[in-house]
Amino acid sequence: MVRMDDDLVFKALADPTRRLLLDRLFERDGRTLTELESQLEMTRFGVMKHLKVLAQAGLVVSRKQGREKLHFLNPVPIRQIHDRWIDKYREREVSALLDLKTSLEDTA
Amino acid sequence: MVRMDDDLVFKALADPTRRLLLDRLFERDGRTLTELESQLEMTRFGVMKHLKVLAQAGLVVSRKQGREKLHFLNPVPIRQIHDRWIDKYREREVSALLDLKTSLEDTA
DNA sequence: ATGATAGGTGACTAAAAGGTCACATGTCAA
DNA sequence: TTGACATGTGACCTTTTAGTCACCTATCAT
Repeated sequence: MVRMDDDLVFKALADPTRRLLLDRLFERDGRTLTELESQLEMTRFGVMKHLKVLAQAGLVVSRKQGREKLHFLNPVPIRQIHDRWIDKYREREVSALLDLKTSLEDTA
Repeated sequence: MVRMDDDLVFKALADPTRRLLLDRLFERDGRTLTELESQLEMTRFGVMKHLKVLAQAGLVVSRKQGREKLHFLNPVPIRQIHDRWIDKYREREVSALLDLKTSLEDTA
């Protein structure tokens, strides 16, 4: 299997601000730069740089609309990370283990 | 859901050498530092540092045996990354899309 | 015991990444 | 058309990280 830009994806995910941006887009897609900036303790320029990194990694796709630019989350690279180190045989047990852990935390 | 060390995990995955170490351990567990070092263009100290980062992230677990130390891959944090940005509803389509992509690449 | 082997620590240097700013372009609304 | 708004670029500084080395401890085999 070809893994063309895996380095860009992992580097992109390494920064907490960028992960937070992905979280915001996971909640709701199609946000603008200004909207994302308003929720971060950072200047517009910092957020813009982060969005660029995410876009080059393929984790975020953008579309221009008038003077605004809307940003969308692309989950495909995330799934590829998963498939790299979790084979289909072990997927069941790992997933089950995490479900159990989550339910324990919820009841606690 | 509590995500205690997610930053350590993502930072650990950001380096290509560390991902290569995970690949080697994914192929076969229980390797020693010396064995891992012999396959990398790097001094023992560099590899040791990388293993330490992976261990602190919980991606690698180690066990001492005599004067050797055996290293094992722990896939659980990987699965947690997956679950953060891929909900169970979208998992089917993303997974199917990637399976299709893989089969196309194989026949090409 | 002693030489060889496996692993560990702290200090150091060079490269990469995060963040800000001055400045600039394109778009909207009155 | 003109002022406000949304986004974009390049240079710059600071912090973090990757990698190496001198030096050290623990274990094995003879």
